Amino acid sequence: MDKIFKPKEIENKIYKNWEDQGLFKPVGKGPAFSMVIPPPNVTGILHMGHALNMTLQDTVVRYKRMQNFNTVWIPGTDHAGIATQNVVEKNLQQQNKSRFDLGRENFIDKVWDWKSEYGSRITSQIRKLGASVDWSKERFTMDQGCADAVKENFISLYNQKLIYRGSYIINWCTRCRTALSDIEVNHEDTKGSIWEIKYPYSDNEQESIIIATTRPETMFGDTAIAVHPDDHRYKNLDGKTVRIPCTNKHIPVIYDEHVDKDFGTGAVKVTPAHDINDFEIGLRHNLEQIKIMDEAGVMNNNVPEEFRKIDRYECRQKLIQSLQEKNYLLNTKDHSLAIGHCYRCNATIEPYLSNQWFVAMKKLAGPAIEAVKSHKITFTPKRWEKIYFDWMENIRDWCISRQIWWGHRIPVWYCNCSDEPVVSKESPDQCPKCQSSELTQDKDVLDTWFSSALWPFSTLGWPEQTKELKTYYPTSLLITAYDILTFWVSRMITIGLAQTKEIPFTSVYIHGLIRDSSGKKMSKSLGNAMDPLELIDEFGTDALRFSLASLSTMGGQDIKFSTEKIQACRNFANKIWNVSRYVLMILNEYEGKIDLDKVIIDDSHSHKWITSVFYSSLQEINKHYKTFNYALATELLWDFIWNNFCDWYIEISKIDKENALPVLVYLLVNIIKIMHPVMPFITEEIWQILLHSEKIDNLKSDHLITAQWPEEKTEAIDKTIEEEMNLIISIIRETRNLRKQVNIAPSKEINLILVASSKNQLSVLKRGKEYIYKLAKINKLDIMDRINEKPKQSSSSVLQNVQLFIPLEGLIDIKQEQDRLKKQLTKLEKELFQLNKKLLNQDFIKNAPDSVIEKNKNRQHNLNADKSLIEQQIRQLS
RNA sequence: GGGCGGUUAGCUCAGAUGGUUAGAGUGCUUGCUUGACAUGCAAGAGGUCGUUGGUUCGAUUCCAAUACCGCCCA
Repeated sequence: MDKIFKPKEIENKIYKNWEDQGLFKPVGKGPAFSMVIPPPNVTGILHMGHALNMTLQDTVVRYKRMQNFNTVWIPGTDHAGIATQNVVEKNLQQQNKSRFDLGRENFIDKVWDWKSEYGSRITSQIRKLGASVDWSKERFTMDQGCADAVKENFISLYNQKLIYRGSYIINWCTRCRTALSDIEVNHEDTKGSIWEIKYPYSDNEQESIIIATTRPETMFGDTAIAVHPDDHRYKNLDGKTVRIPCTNKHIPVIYDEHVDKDFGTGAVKVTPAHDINDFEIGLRHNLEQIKIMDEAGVMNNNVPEEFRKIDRYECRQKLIQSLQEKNYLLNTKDHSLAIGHCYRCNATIEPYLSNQWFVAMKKLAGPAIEAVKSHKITFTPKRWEKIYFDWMENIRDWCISRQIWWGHRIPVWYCNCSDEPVVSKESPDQCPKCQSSELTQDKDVLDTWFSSALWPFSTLGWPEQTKELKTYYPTSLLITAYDILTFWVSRMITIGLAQTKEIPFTSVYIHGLIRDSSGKKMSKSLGNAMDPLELIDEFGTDALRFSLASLSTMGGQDIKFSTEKIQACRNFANKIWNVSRYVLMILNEYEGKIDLDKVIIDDSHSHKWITSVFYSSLQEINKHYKTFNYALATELLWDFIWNNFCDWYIEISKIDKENALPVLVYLLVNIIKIMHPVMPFITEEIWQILLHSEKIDNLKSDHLITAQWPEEKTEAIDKTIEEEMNLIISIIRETRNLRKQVNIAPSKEINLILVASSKNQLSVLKRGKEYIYKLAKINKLDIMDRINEKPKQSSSSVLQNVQLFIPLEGLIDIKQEQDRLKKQLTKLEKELFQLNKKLLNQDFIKNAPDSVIEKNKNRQHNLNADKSLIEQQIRQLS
């Protein structure tokens, strides 16, 4: 074994072996445990978010697999409609071509080419993370099975009248040229203006009504001016009309209660085809809907000639100038407003009137809310339930049609004979009404999330009632980041319940996002993105995984990541490597064999102690895994392995290696077992080395990945022994501290006198004698329960009522010793003062639980004893 | 405007159904080739737990208000 652990040399080999041996397939005989991965974009690349998400999932999956669950974790990728189409379009652009030059079919072929070229990139990157997904079950949201599921879902919802087509205001991205659902729009507060514009009365051009607007360029689509019925400024305008400035068009003034009296002048223009609120006013008042721009945001023929064929923002500038020149513009005020941007390309969104397909979410939301309310589905952390309820209770219909080409084409055909669409899984030969064969399919494709919503069951074969579906559905757990709670989680629950009549998963764990070390979101444009593959290359996958897991705290906060963190974890991996190397070295010198089934933890204090700490830790680790508390689980692993096993037990074991060896091996085996879920590679590598050592019997599994998780052993936990050992450790520490204070070289052996305060303490110290000799570098150690003649010149201290003396004739600086002891005394007195006060308080004695009172009394007693011993020592010095 | 989260050691963060000597990693100081590990070992310094009130025998922990930071929704 190398002195330094070199992850690069083993990771690929080990992963390939696991995969080749079929070890990611369900092998456990116990109850089912199933998960699906949140499918990444098929042509995307791995980022830190994936690394975190996959680490957390894989840790659970490996943990469950080692506990003999019938474990399956299904991988796959998402076709990511708009994103993928954008990438391919950009690529075409470099050849000065657009998708329209190619035509629909050729373009889609190009995207498939792109997918086959880059589709395996992300999956090979997932392999680098060590994810133990069952690749034999890998799915893609556009493969045959998923496509069937999508059609089935669409048709079934359509037949239940839960999918409908209608002309509504939707969010339109003029760059992607498609509709977007509400959550695909990011709102950004932006500084804009309010323009106050005069609309002259038709019957009296000298007078006008002044409206306030943030979007003057839409005025050519105005079909009314609206005021609040209670607004005293605008009484008696019934039946009046006004003229739209710069045109000869006249529009009525209407009263509507939804007008905000306090906005601007209290009078607003109504543009039903270009604003969501105006659209609704328009419906209430039967107003005409006039579109004034095309799909690219360019002004169309419904505007005066001079404003045609220019972009809407250019039109705005031009119009304002014109209004000003013609004296229609009264005022311009600064105003900040939220402007929508496309979540994919960040272009400004237009509210736009168009024919789209919708899912009637309100009708579906009920059971989805109920499933979480009744805790059939649990969210961790719980606070996300609130966000979920808020979203679901105010749900709006989901616009699912997208005017792009890459995706699941809507399974709907139209015939000239009627407006009624023909909805069908297969392409129909003829119109069921007029038998015409002239049918045209709907041009649009479905929102990508429409297929992702089916992921937990489409991957298991739905709508077929497969064996997999029966065994693994509902899935056990979903792990995802909070940013797709509404996009994905809520829709899986809604559609899952609608289609399978069952919840898609019983538990959802929601984690945070990875940010850079200063808390900024990682992004390519900011240049602060970290590449997980580079980190793996430099530090190893195990270190990356451990660092991400240890940063995943209960609250699911966002994680500030930095290389210092992963470096510490790399060091930890190296520590595990080296302690294994050490144990193996001792093992190789050993003549016999270690049978793991026959390791007996003998009465030796250290053996009992370290075993007890191991099983205490195991208990806690199990508890934390159950509650998804990765940070605490990894902290315990670190603490046990490094601070207890390596720093203390290994050092103690050097006193009597022969006797300690079985315990060393036994614990090493268990350590790499409990480390495996978080650090799968290094632990499997060590397992393989142990397996081939031929000095160990009964490892029982050819691979650690499928080895058995250690059973909890409460009978091995002995809190008394743990306390006794802690006393000895404290004595050793204090001795080292004293040595350092008086500048004794670490290599120099010293004499030490320990005076116990009780018979019991005496025997504890005597049992730990060898450890103190060895670890505190003692030449002569005297342990007694009373001392008649104290060494005249010595460095001394008191610890848990034990007195320590290091005789150092001629080497003591009396003043310095006194100062140190006095400082210790002051600290004691301070604490004692508080304690005394507390124990004299009758209310405390009356109200506090007995255990607390007793604890405080004990402490008081011990501190008093320490105090008088220190006072004695100070007196002896003078 | 509505909602959520955060504020604890220089930095990054844990933590407790209210009673602990408030922890870890990292950084810092000092000293070390100790039969694995300098990606290491040993010792140490470092905190009035954002502010103000309230509840309580007791609050860093619960409640309220407030300030600042971040996110989501409209």
